[in-house]
Amino acid sequence: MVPERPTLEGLEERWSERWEGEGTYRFDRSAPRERVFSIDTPPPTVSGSLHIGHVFSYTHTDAIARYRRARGDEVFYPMGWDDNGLATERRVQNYYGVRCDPSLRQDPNFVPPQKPGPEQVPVSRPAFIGLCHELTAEDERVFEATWRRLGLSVDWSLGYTTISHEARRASQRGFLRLLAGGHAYSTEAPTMWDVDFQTAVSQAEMEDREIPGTYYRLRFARAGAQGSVEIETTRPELLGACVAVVVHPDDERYQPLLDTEVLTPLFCARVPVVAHPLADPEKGSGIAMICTFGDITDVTWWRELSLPTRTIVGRDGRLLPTSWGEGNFESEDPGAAGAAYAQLAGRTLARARSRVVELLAETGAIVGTPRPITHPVKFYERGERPLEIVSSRQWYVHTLRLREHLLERGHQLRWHPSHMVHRYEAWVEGLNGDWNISRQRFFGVPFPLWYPVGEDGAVDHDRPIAPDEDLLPVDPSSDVPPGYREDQRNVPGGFAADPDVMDTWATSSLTPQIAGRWEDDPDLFARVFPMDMRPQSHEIIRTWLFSTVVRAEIEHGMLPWSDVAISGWVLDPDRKKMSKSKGNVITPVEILKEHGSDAVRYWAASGRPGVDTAFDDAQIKVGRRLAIKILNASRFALGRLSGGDVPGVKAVSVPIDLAMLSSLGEVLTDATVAFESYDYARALERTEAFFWSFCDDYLELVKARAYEPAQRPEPASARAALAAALSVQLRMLAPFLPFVTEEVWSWWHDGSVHRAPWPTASELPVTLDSDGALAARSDRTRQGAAVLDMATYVLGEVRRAKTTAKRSMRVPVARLTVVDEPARLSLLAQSESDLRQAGHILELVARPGPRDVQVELAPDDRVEPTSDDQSRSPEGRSSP
RNA sequence: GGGCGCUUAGCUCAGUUGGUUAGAGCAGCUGGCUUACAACCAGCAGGUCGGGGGUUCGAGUCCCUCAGCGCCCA
Repeated sequence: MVPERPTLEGLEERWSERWEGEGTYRFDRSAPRERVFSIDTPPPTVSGSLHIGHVFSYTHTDAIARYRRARGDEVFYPMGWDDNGLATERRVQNYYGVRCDPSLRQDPNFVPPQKPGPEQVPVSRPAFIGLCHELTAEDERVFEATWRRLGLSVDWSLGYTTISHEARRASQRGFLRLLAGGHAYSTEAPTMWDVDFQTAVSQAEMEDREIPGTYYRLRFARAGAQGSVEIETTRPELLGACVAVVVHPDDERYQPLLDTEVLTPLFCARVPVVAHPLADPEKGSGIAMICTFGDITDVTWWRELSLPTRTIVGRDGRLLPTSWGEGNFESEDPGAAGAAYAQLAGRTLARARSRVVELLAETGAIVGTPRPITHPVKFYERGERPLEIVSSRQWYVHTLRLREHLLERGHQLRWHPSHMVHRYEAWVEGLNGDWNISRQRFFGVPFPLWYPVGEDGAVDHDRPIAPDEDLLPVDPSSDVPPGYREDQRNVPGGFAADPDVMDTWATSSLTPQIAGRWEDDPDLFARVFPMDMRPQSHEIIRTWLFSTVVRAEIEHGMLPWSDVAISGWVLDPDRKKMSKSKGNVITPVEILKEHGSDAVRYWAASGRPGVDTAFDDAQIKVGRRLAIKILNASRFALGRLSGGDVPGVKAVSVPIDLAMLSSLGEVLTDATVAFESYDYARALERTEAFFWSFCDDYLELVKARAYEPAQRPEPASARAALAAALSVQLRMLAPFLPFVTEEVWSWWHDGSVHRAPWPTASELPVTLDSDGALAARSDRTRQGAAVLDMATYVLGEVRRAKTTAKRSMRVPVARLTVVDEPARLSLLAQSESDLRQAGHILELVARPGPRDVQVELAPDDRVEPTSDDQSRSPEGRSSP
């Protein structure tokens, strides 16, 4: 049934409900492996907000998913929610006004505050985690509703979360396997530490930021010799942690100083002058302090030059108490050192710095005026203060020794677009440490480990106690290790729980395993893993993509997927990256409601794979016009098919009809090839361009003939061609505009267009070559294509003449003279009657000669439209 | 500092192994209510393809170089 006045309004609600009810996108897990196409969907962080970039990239994936489904694949397309980690903790803290205090016992009667109070209420770890679960469940409902409105063809019954029972079990199992296989180790080591978040941070989570700093020039006295040396530093507060000074081995200026010692100001510590190529002669005075630890170069020097440590920075970002003259804190003058340090201990780094500078100034150890500079400093990507380096016990995964394997795997992956492989290569080649997976957080997957506590009360980290895999997931802070009782927790001779949770990437790196229900459902897992497609954006190649490859390599010895499809970012209309702080973030739900989901998807699908794309209101409006055009053109085409009696493609006999279908066949081949290489944007572009010319030229040319009674072969041919072309085009557009194509499909078909097979050339009257690809057109259709081209050309000349004369398109052409080559004139003859009616041509003269078209319009005897004419116009067509 | 990508009409972008006069949409301008669609249609105008050099019968396309922009990594 074709509605009288088709509209886009309400299609999202109606069809998303119907698809869910009918299980249109339900994964059939009985499908054999070779028919399954599985997608490792990126789980959005629910505690963040959905932004337009999500709509953009998830639309790309959905278009591919719909194409694969149409090709006959059983598509495994789950949605996950990434809800563990810091983002959720912060949201819970702000939303309820609470703070996790793991030392508190669980209160069974705990009720969260209705509103956040002025002070954060301390709550027990179980209560805090409970609130995290509550809030994320709420967020997930909002996200899911948005995805459904956008029209993602996700099977919602396959959903997972990264903090669920199953995900925790998979993550812990994965970790225990790493441990058993010798791929994970724990050690006390210098660790990048965020003072505000009180957690370790991995290399992948760090970023450089250019910030202002100050160079202070300090005078170090030479030990046992005359003279002094001037050293520039941006971190005078670490003077007490200085263990050496370093110069470049080739630096002539400092050759005499090598293998001598200098004395630190204030603390009078004897430190050696050492040489290392990483010392930059151009930087400062060319001689630098090595401290425990000011930056990662300090760590390198410490390690490679076998230096001692002087730890003065605590995890809280304050200076620790020390005893000068004892242990590593040797001093030529312990009394003075102790007195100076007493003024610093307990201060924050910033306050310690200003005090040190004052003390140095008093003793005359500062040379000249401090010099402001800007320099790159390591930050946690979510943090606001520079990272410190502290020594602490952390779990690591061996990645450095896998480097060659990982590079090889990267090259085996099919990247779309292909140049994205360089991001991966650069990252793997630049790795400078193993992967730190410990985080000092609460809402995450705990390490499933306990440690024996010796009779002396010391925790024995070398003999971790692991549970049986069958018992997973465990929470070591409330569960008891095998062979122990709860009352032995944290007492000599008893046990202690590992206090940390895993890095969020340690869990996210297992999304193929979690989504595929690894080990919990081996039959399912065998059908979906390794997966076919990993869609994601480029900035998390070094984190998510990399870590997933690492885990699959270690656990399964293979790639987790065959193809990776990288989406670009959405930039604001000024081509700036969108961010909350800039206030240029666009809320997707409003945009979807304002323009309609198909329109927004059209804009998203126009963004080339991997290319950053500006948000473009105008392009969304074009998408909306396309959707409306589909409604109207379909109404016209289907309105000519009486009573659902659709003639088959065999009824197509008129050359111009064959021509149109032949061109469509070429576009179909193009779009199919593009989709096979994940280039949804190209597929859309080709399909859309054809559709507009189909409407503007072909429909106009055959309109009159299509209205004629059905018995004669000519109108039957037009109607058959319209039906075939519409059917093919709707299916080609369905991956991009799922709502409007489904709506139109429903007017004349029973099932869903999204379960209809992808069109093939065999549906069209074109020949196939031995490879099954579209061959050169057969004689009949080759001639036909030229027929349409010729007719379009002449019709264009007629239109031009009418427009130039500022006359209506309906004005008759008294005489049309076409001068052309004989071969083209014979093509013209084959479309003459269609052309005459489309152009209102009274007399057509064709004669051979140099190419020319003369259009003689009928005299201008226009009459004003009668009231009768106006009454025939549909509503809403008069100007406002 | 290293790597990757980009630079084509006022704007957003196509342009496949080198091959007619470099295309489209949007915006602009001029017209047109035309029995699918005025949320529409037709037409017009708009480009020394970032600069320079080279290869070639022929370069937007390949090579070199310079400049600008963006991203990633140090």
